[in-house]
Amino acid sequence: MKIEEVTAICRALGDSNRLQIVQMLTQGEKCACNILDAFEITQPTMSHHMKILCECGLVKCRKEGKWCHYSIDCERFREFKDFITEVSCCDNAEMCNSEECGCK
Amino acid sequence: MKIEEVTAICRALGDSNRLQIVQMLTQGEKCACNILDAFEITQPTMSHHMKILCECGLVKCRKEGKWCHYSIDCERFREFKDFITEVSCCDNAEMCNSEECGCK
DNA sequence: TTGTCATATTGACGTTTATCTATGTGTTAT
DNA sequence: ATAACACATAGATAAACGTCAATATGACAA
Repeated sequence: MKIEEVTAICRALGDSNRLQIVQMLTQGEKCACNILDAFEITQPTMSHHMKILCECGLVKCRKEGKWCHYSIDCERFREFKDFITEVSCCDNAEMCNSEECGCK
Repeated sequence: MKIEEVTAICRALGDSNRLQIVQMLTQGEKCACNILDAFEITQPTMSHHMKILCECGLVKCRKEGKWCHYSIDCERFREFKDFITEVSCCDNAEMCNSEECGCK
Protein backbone atom coordinates (compact mmCIF):
# COMPACT_ATOMS: atom_id res chain seq x y z
CA MET A 1 0.00 0.00 0.00
CA LYS A 2 1.42 3.34 -1.07
CA ILE A 3 1.98 6.23 1.33
CA GLU A 4 -0.58 8.35 -0.49
CA GLU A 5 -3.23 5.65 -0.17
CA VAL A 6 -2.57 5.38 3.55
CA THR A 7 -2.75 9.13 4.09
CA ALA A 8 -6.01 9.26 2.13
CA ILE A 9 -7.48 6.60 4.44
CA CYS A 10 -6.17 8.41 7.52
CA ARG A 11 -7.68 11.66 6.32
CA ALA A 12 -10.96 9.84 5.79
CA LEU A 13 -10.84 8.46 9.34
CA GLY A 14 -9.76 11.83 10.71
CA ASP A 15 -13.32 13.04 11.04
CA SER A 16 -15.41 11.77 13.93
CA ASN A 17 -18.57 11.37 11.86
CA ARG A 18 -16.75 9.22 9.35
CA LEU A 19 -14.93 7.19 11.96
CA GLN A 20 -18.25 6.44 13.60
CA ILE A 21 -19.81 5.55 10.26
CA VAL A 22 -17.03 3.02 9.75
CA GLN A 23 -17.65 1.64 13.24
CA MET A 24 -21.35 1.34 12.38
CA LEU A 25 -20.57 -0.56 9.18
CA THR A 26 -18.74 -3.10 11.31
CA GLN A 27 -22.20 -4.44 12.16
CA GLY A 28 -22.71 -5.15 8.48
CA GLU A 29 -24.02 -3.52 5.34
CA LYS A 30 -26.15 -0.43 5.97
CA CYS A 31 -28.54 1.54 3.80
CA ALA A 32 -27.65 5.22 3.37
CA CYS A 33 -30.93 6.09 5.04
CA ASN A 34 -29.94 4.11 8.16
CA ILE A 35 -26.68 6.03 8.36
CA LEU A 36 -28.48 9.32 7.90
CA ASP A 37 -30.83 8.51 10.79
CA ALA A 38 -27.92 7.71 13.09
CA PHE A 39 -26.14 11.05 12.73
CA GLU A 40 -27.13 14.66 13.13
CA ILE A 41 -26.14 15.78 9.67
CA THR A 42 -28.06 16.62 6.53
CA GLN A 43 -28.43 14.19 3.65
CA PRO A 44 -25.94 16.01 1.37
CA THR A 45 -23.35 16.05 4.15
CA MET A 46 -23.71 12.32 4.64
CA SER A 47 -23.48 11.76 0.91
CA HIS A 48 -20.25 13.76 0.93
CA HIS A 49 -18.80 11.67 3.76
CA MET A 50 -19.73 8.42 2.03
CA LYS A 51 -18.03 9.63 -1.13
CA ILE A 52 -14.80 10.24 0.77
CA LEU A 53 -14.98 6.83 2.44
CA CYS A 54 -15.59 5.17 -0.94
CA GLU A 55 -12.88 7.11 -2.76
CA CYS A 56 -10.19 6.03 -0.33
CA GLY A 57 -11.37 2.46 -0.89
CA LEU A 58 -12.40 1.68 2.66
CA VAL A 59 -16.12 1.43 1.87
CA LYS A 60 -18.07 -0.11 -1.00
CA CYS A 61 -21.48 0.85 -2.34
CA ARG A 62 -24.02 -1.63 -3.70
CA LYS A 63 -26.93 -0.02 -5.55
CA GLU A 64 -30.31 -1.66 -5.45
CA GLY A 65 -33.08 0.34 -7.07
CA LYS A 66 -33.12 3.70 -5.39
CA TRP A 67 -31.24 2.48 -2.37
CA CYS A 68 -27.53 2.49 -1.63
CA HIS A 69 -26.10 -0.17 0.63
CA TYR A 70 -22.71 0.60 2.09
CA SER A 71 -20.28 -1.86 3.56
CA ILE A 72 -16.63 -2.03 4.53
CA ASP A 73 -14.23 -3.35 1.92
CA CYS A 74 -12.67 -5.99 4.14
CA GLU A 75 -9.65 -6.57 1.97
CA ARG A 76 -8.77 -2.91 1.72
CA PHE A 77 -9.35 -2.39 5.40
CA ARG A 78 -7.09 -5.27 6.24
CA GLU A 79 -4.32 -3.84 4.04
CA PHE A 80 -4.60 -0.59 5.97
CA LYS A 81 -4.49 -2.38 9.31
CA ASP A 82 -1.44 -4.30 8.16
CA PHE A 83 0.32 -1.10 7.19
CA ILE A 84 -0.37 0.52 10.55
CA THR A 85 0.57 -2.62 12.44
CA GLU A 86 3.85 -2.90 10.58
CA VAL A 87 4.82 0.65 11.51
CA SER A 88 6.14 -0.53 14.82
CA CYS A 89 6.72 1.96 17.58
CA CYS A 90 10.34 0.93 17.51
CA ASP A 91 12.60 -1.51 15.74
CA ASN A 92 13.94 -3.21 18.82
CA ALA A 93 13.13 -3.63 22.46
CA GLU A 94 16.11 -1.65 23.70
CA MET A 95 14.89 1.66 22.35
CA CYS A 96 11.35 1.04 23.52
CA ASN A 97 10.00 3.55 26.01
CA SER A 98 7.02 1.54 27.25
CA GLU A 99 6.69 -1.41 29.57
CA GLU A 100 3.51 -2.50 27.82
CA CYS A 101 4.73 -2.25 24.28
CA GLY A 102 4.46 -5.38 22.17
CA CYS A 103 8.03 -5.12 20.93
CA LYS A 104 9.40 -6.41 24.24
CA MET B 1 -9.21 5.61 23.70
CA LYS B 2 -11.85 8.17 22.86
CA ILE B 3 -13.14 8.79 19.35
CA GLU B 4 -11.75 12.32 19.37
CA GLU B 5 -8.30 11.09 20.31
CA VAL B 6 -8.36 8.57 17.47
CA THR B 7 -9.50 11.15 14.92
CA ALA B 8 -6.75 13.52 16.08
CA ILE B 9 -4.17 10.79 15.48
CA CYS B 10 -5.67 9.94 12.10
CA ARG B 11 -5.61 13.60 11.10
CA ALA B 12 -1.97 13.74 12.16
CA LEU B 13 -1.16 10.70 10.01
CA GLY B 14 -3.22 12.08 7.13
CA ASP B 15 -0.33 14.10 5.79
CA SER B 16 2.39 12.29 3.88
CA ASN B 17 5.23 14.27 5.45
CA ARG B 18 4.01 13.42 8.94
CA LEU B 19 3.37 9.77 8.14
CA GLN B 20 6.92 9.50 6.82
CA ILE B 21 8.29 11.26 9.88
CA VAL B 22 6.58 8.63 12.02
CA GLN B 23 8.03 5.89 9.84
CA MET B 24 11.45 7.48 10.28
CA LEU B 25 11.06 7.56 14.07
CA THR B 26 10.53 3.81 13.94
CA GLN B 27 14.32 3.57 13.59
CA GLY B 28 14.63 5.28 16.96
CA GLU B 29 14.87 8.72 18.47
CA LYS B 30 15.82 11.44 16.01
CA CYS B 31 17.06 14.98 16.42
CA ALA B 32 14.88 17.66 14.85
CA CYS B 33 17.79 18.59 12.60
CA ASN B 34 17.94 15.02 11.24
CA ILE B 35 14.25 15.17 10.39
CA LEU B 36 14.68 18.52 8.72
CA ASP B 37 17.48 17.17 6.53
CA ALA B 38 15.38 14.23 5.44
CA PHE B 39 12.46 16.26 4.08
CA GLU B 40 12.12 19.09 1.60
CA ILE B 41 10.41 21.49 3.93
CA THR B 42 11.52 24.57 5.81
CA GLN B 43 12.39 24.52 9.50
CA PRO B 44 9.14 26.24 10.63
CA THR B 45 7.06 23.77 8.63
CA MET B 46 8.82 20.84 10.26
CA SER B 47 8.38 22.41 13.67
CA HIS B 48 4.66 22.75 12.94
CA HIS B 49 4.39 19.08 11.92
CA MET B 50 6.22 17.95 15.07
CA LYS B 51 3.86 19.98 17.18
CA ILE B 52 0.86 18.24 15.65
CA LEU B 53 2.46 14.82 16.14
CA CYS B 54 3.23 15.67 19.78
CA GLU B 55 -0.19 17.15 20.51
CA CYS B 56 -2.01 14.00 19.41
CA GLY B 57 0.31 12.08 21.73
CA LEU B 58 1.96 9.89 19.12
CA VAL B 59 5.38 11.49 19.48
CA LYS B 60 7.41 12.64 22.47
CA CYS B 61 10.07 15.33 22.66
CA ARG B 62 13.14 15.12 24.86
CA LYS B 63 15.04 18.38 25.18
CA GLU B 64 18.78 18.32 25.64
CA GLY B 65 20.41 21.72 25.59
CA LYS B 66 19.43 23.36 22.35
CA TRP B 67 18.52 20.07 20.73
CA CYS B 68 15.16 18.32 20.51
CA HIS B 69 15.06 14.56 20.27
CA TYR B 70 11.81 13.14 19.03
CA SER B 71 10.60 9.58 19.45
CA ILE B 72 7.40 7.62 19.14
CA ASP B 73 5.38 7.20 22.31
CA CYS B 74 5.16 3.41 22.15
CA GLU B 75 2.31 3.10 24.62
CA ARG B 76 0.15 5.66 22.87
CA PHE B 77 0.92 4.21 19.48
CA ARG B 78 -0.05 0.76 20.66
CA GLU B 79 -3.37 2.05 22.00
CA PHE B 80 -4.05 3.53 18.58
CA LYS B 81 -3.14 0.30 16.82
CA ASP B 82 -5.40 -1.61 19.20
CA PHE B 83 -8.29 0.70 18.43
CA ILE B 84 -7.86 0.29 14.68
CA THR B 85 -7.39 -3.45 14.97
CA GLU B 86 -10.52 -3.80 17.04
CA VAL B 87 -12.59 -2.01 14.42
CA SER B 88 -12.97 -5.22 12.51
CA CYS B 89 -14.07 -5.09 8.91
CA CYS B 90 -17.07 -7.14 9.94
CA ASP B 91 -18.48 -8.78 13.03
CA ASN B 92 -18.73 -12.27 11.62
CA ALA B 93 -17.35 -14.27 8.76
CA GLU B 94 -20.69 -14.63 6.98
CA MET B 95 -20.94 -10.96 6.10
CA CYS B 96 -17.32 -10.77 5.06
CA ASN B 97 -16.71 -9.82 1.46
CA SER B 98 -13.10 -10.89 1.23
CA GLU B 99 -11.43 -14.27 0.92
CA GLU B 100 -8.30 -12.94 2.57
CA CYS B 101 -9.92 -11.26 5.52
CA GLY B 102 -8.75 -12.35 8.93
CA CYS B 103 -12.28 -12.76 10.27
CA LYS B 104 -12.73 -16.06 8.39
C1' DT C 1 28.30 40.05 26.83
C1' DT C 2 28.00 39.28 22.31
C1' DG C 3 27.36 36.19 18.68
C1' DT C 4 25.87 31.85 16.86
C1' DC C 5 23.12 27.91 16.69
C1' DA C 6 18.68 24.96 17.22
C1' DT C 7 14.16 25.37 17.58
C1' DA C 8 9.53 27.76 18.27
C1' DT C 9 6.22 31.37 17.21
C1' DT C 10 3.88 34.80 14.37
C1' DG C 11 1.50 36.38 10.58
C1' DA C 12 0.33 35.92 5.86
C1' DC C 13 -1.05 33.24 1.81
C1' DG C 14 -3.59 30.05 -0.97
C1' DT C 15 -5.87 25.46 -0.62
C1' DT C 16 -8.75 22.13 1.33
C1' DT C 17 -12.52 20.81 4.20
C1' DA C 18 -17.21 20.36 6.53
C1' DT C 19 -21.37 22.03 6.29
C1' DC C 20 -25.56 23.94 4.57
C1' DT C 21 -29.51 25.14 1.02
C1' DA C 22 -31.11 24.46 -3.42
C1' DT C 23 -31.47 21.62 -7.24
C1' DG C 24 -30.68 17.59 -10.32
C1' DT C 25 -31.11 12.49 -11.43
C1' DG C 26 -32.84 8.19 -11.54
C1' DT C 27 -36.35 4.78 -9.55
C1' DT C 28 -40.68 3.21 -7.95
C1' DA C 29 -45.69 3.74 -7.13
C1' DT C 30 -50.14 5.63 -8.42
C1' DA D 1 -47.56 10.67 -16.95
C1' DT D 2 -47.07 12.39 -12.59
C1' DA D 3 -45.75 12.40 -7.98
C1' DA D 4 -42.97 10.78 -4.28
C1' DC D 5 -38.77 8.98 -2.82
C1' DA D 6 -33.51 8.06 -2.28
C1' DC D 7 -29.52 9.82 -3.28
C1' DA D 8 -25.98 12.89 -5.77
C1' DT D 9 -24.25 17.34 -7.33
C1' DA D 10 -23.50 22.39 -7.32
C1' DG D 11 -22.50 26.45 -5.20
C1' DA D 12 -21.71 29.19 -1.09
C1' DT D 13 -19.48 30.05 3.33
C1' DA D 14 -16.68 29.73 7.31
C1' DA D 15 -13.11 27.22 9.48
C1' DA D 16 -8.96 24.52 9.32
C1' DC D 17 -4.71 23.39 7.11
C1' DG D 18 0.16 23.42 4.92
C1' DT D 19 3.44 26.29 3.74
C1' DC D 20 6.67 30.12 3.88
C1' DA D 21 9.54 34.41 5.36
C1' DA D 22 10.47 36.94 9.26
C1' DT D 23 11.25 37.10 13.99
C1' DA D 24 11.59 35.53 18.83
C1' DT D 25 13.54 32.45 22.40
C1' DG D 26 16.70 30.01 24.81
C1' DA D 27 21.29 27.55 25.04
C1' DC D 28 26.02 27.36 24.42
C1' DA D 29 30.71 29.35 22.94
C1' DA D 30 34.12 32.91 22.43
